[in-house]
Amino acid sequence: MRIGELSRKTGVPVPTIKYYVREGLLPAGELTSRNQASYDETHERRLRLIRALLDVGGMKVAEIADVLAAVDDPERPLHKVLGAAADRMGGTADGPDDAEAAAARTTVTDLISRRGWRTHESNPAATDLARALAALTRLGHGTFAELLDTYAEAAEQVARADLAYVDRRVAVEDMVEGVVIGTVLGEAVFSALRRLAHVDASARLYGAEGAPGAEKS
Amino acid sequence: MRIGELSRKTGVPVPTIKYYVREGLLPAGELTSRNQASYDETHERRLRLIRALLDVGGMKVAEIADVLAAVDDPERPLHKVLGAAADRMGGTADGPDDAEAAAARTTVTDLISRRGWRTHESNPAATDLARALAALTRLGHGTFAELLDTYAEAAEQVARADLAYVDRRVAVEDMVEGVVIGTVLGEAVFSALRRLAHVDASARLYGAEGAPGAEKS
DNA sequence: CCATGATAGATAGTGGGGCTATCTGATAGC
DNA sequence: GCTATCAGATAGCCCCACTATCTATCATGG
Repeated sequence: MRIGELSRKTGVPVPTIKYYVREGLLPAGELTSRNQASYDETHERRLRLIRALLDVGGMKVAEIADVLAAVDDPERPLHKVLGAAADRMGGTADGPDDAEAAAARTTVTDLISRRGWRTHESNPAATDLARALAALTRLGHGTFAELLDTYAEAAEQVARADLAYVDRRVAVEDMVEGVVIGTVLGEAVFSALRRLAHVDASARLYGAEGAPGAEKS
Repeated sequence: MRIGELSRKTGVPVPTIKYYVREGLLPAGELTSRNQASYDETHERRLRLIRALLDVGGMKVAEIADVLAAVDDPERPLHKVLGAAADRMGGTADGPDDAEAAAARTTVTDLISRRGWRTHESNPAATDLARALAALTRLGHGTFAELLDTYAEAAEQVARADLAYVDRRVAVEDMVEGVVIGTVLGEAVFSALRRLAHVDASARLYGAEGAPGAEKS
């Protein structure tokens, strides 16, 4: 198909498609002449993936380029893809390197060993976690750390389900992409579920229809 | 204290503090003369909250302004604050209104009634969830929906812990802010934990050889 | 009492990100 | 031939989170 049809099928404007090609998110169409190229279903699928990662996953174009480069790498070390997909969170800001930060790192190390997780504190996710905990402490919510084990248990539950899902995918080439989709879109799914569950829990705890608080006034 | 000291204590540049005041994130200092204003600990605390919401929570300045306006509202309907804090996810993009979108909305409605959640599908989170599920389906991962109940269970677990935490806060004025902090930073915490758990689950499933290198990069 | 430096407030500019518009040839397909 | 479309390249646009600059006004120490 030509670029116009690709655009119509996916709802992505032609100039935007060209932009994605320039940025390395989408392979160029196969040139059939100096000014004609043909695109196939792989382009269509890739384009949909890009939009999902952008719109639902909230990823940046440059991050998507990294992840897709990893996906397309024939060597495809699964953990590198996962890393590229996950590292997107890592705020570039390093924050202050104070007492709270040190305490938070210790908390993370303790958690990892307590749960017997086969990961290391050098994992970017561990850094992100420590940063979040440090921020919490600086805001006077250091006791939030008491919830860590509950959170960790829920995270394990979700991670087990994710991995089981990916594992049951037949084709390996689908698996790599499935990891990316599961990691990124799964986060959006869980985030929405958490917000829904908040409303429900709030309704149960405070009785009223999703409207607790305000009892004060 | 004067603005310079506030800046030094929080690490936020003076022009940035002025910018936050302009944008309504931070109340102006109390003028002691035409060109002097004094700031106190509430400003310091608010400034730290802003930076946490920005850097760790990934919120936009305008979103933070909405949330903080709700926090400062004496009427403080807690659910409105929560709404302001949660609605930040809702992509402005509405996406195609096709068969996948309709099916996804049905899936969400079913899930809500199946779990007996006291919320309504008009909740923005429900819309976000439907959008994520529709994107998954369009990517050929409609079966991901099989994980929904596992995800929902984990979300309930987390939500119960969150609410219990907030409820045990003594002062009500801290409670409202606590909800915001818990909702936004809690998401960052869970996200990091999920990524750590992914690495662990991956190591367990594929053996120490396949994935543990994931910590490297 | 004056010099120095910080400050309030206002306006303009900056750099990154994600497109979008326009232009130049060169085809495709009728 | 004639018109619509296309590849490729360049330039521009809008949003966002700051950041720089400028003026007038004080605070303070010598």
